[in-house]
Amino acid sequence: MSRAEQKERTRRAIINAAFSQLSADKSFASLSLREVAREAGIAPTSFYRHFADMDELGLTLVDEAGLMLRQLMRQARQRIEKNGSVIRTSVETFMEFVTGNSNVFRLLLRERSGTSAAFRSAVAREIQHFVAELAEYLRKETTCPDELARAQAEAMVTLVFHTGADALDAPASQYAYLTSRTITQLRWLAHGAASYGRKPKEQGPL
Amino acid sequence: MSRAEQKERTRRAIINAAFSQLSADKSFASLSLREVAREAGIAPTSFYRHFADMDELGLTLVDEAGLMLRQLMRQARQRIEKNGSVIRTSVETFMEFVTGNSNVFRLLLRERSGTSAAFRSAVAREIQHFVAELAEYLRKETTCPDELARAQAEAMVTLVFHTGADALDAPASQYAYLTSRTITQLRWLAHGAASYGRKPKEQGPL
DNA sequence: CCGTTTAGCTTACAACTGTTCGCTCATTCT
DNA sequence: AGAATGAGCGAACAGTTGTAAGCTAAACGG
Repeated sequence: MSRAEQKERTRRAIINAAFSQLSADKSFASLSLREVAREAGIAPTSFYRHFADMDELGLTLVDEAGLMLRQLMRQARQRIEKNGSVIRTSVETFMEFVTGNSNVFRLLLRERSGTSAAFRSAVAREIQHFVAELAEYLRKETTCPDELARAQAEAMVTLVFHTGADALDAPASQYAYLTSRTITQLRWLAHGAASYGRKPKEQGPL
Repeated sequence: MSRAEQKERTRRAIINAAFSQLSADKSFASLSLREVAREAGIAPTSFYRHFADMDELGLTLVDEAGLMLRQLMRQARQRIEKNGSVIRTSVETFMEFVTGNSNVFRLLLRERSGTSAAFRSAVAREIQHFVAELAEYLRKETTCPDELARAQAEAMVTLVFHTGADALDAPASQYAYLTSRTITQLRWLAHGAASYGRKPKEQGPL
């Protein structure tokens, strides 16, 4: 086996070990270099042949997680073309991602407000992809001015993302409810932005 | 000094030490019993005279943070009565809380998706107070049916809460923008729910 | 084919961590 | 006054952590 090939192989072993140790009760911050190395089948010190420190590993994990998110978006687009309902399809696709890759989603969720500024901005960047893409769609499909399209997209992504977080702790029987509730909330946003967007002045008690 | 009084005093010293060590780069999980004890001015072993372990301390901190949140709600209500605009006043009050007690807010934000199920549900409970109170207000002020009022309140709290999270990493110059954007988003929700709530069927590409 | 490169190893160290045990001594209770 | 309680302490233990130094051996480049 080629040398570079073997190196890449144990690099992947490290990454996979790290992902597999993430769970509901174990965040990236609570991983230890030694434990990861153990599961990857290498000596602790060999870790340094691949990453300068745990932070570098963490940023790699965030990048990979972001990659999965983008694949998800592509998949959602395909389903939308067949299905028609943008909101319903998007929310359902996202919920499937959350429940099917809960550890990956947890990584993004936690590091978004974690203790490393580098991690936080890396996650924020990945989420911005979502927002930008959705905002562009809204600009095309509606008559929304640019700035409002972005604000609307931000709100939608925030709602979907954090309903996903709720789903992590909810029993599976709640998924359907959470999904349909989120769909309703996004429709409210879309509807409100469409009819209210051009007169954002205060009126009434709200 | 009375014995009970002295005990309460060092208990507070522990709690204060813990709060003061929380920061952008230090989460509760990364606090150490010994460091907290050091700052509180007691021996590490004396910690156990007040808390069974760090988790018990953590739950206490979450409770105190929840208390501050409720005081905040009370304060917001008073300001609303004078000011009139519910949404604007609520958002502004909350943003003041976030920027003025950022470590307290960070605790709630992080433990909401942290590694301890007990912490997660403790934080979730505190947030539910917000939601329940807002939902009741919506039921009174609007013609919304109960279930929709709750969904609307959940969406609003989620948006405000996580815009607060964004504010933590944003420069102070962005606060005004974040505040007004959130106000707009909440108005969209209110408006959309009011006019769209009674016919939640799919229509159009959204 | 021989010298260089390098992934991976073993050993070792210093710095923490949480927690147990037994003691002191001021406050409290009887 | 005398006994009991309990907050606080120091020493010690067993476990973990990250990381440095130096070696081996296999793949590589000339």
